[in-house]
Amino acid sequence: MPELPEVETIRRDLEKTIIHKKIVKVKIYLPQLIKIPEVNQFIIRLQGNDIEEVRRRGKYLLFFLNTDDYFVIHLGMSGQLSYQYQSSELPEKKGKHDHVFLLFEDGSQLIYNDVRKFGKMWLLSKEREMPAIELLGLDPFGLDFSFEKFFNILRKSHRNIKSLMMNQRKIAGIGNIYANEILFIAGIRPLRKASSLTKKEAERVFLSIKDVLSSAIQLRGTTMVDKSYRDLDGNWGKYEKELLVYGKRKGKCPYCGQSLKMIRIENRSTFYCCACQK
DNA sequence: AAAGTAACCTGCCCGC
DNA sequence: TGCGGGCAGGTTACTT
Repeated sequence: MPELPEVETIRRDLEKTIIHKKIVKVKIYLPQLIKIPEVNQFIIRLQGNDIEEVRRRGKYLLFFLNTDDYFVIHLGMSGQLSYQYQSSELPEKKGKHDHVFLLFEDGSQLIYNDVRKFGKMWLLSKEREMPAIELLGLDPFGLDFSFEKFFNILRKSHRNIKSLMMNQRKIAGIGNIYANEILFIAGIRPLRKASSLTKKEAERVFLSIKDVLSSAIQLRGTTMVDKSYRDLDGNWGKYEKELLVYGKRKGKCPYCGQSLKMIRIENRSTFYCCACQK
């Protein structure tokens, strides 16, 4: 589910709520979620420590502790974090898909909920970068995300532009919804070979990436009708109203009125207008 | 070696 | 009303 704008929205909210709070208790009901280290070690190294900083890399959230450790969450397709301000001592009111509870000193708690269980968590020493994160490509909001670098990535690629944009090793954070929207606004067909884009076309894609992602962050992400994405307070993102093509089966192009095409690229639904996208 | 497919999961929607 | 198939915002491992 969550792509860069949703993860960034959650990160910003976490920054306002859990920073400098001491974790007094950790409860894990789904051990398979924890990839590194063993569940018991994971709990022991979290309990009694403060979260000092929350960062984002691509779709990963990184929580830096006051110790030598940091922990990492990837929300997968359906992972959600929610923050409960007032709560009882023990997090015993467990919903069906609540898998992890972090109880803070002030009685508030952070709950990880995940219907499909594709999410993952790690706890690592700060000296060690997580392999999956090390392999990530440029972050669209990183200082090093320049047009020159972007254009070079396109030129070296042998793949279509949509697959390239969704390849986390090239550009980190773009998923299926935003890839569709970005290409529509840039006027580029998703199946165009990335290396075939002219400099002007690449510039349009580059600018659309920044535009679409920052507008989506502004509106706190996209919650589709299935309502699976929520922010820390349980509220929906409001970018769905802005979507121009994604999810619009039998829809019309908002620019020219022609029927939108729906194809599959790497088994993901892909929407575009064959008149407006070249 | 790139590209396709299956796997990991649950829930919802649709057609029969 | 029920059942089967397809689909969902992601990633990885395995197969062609």
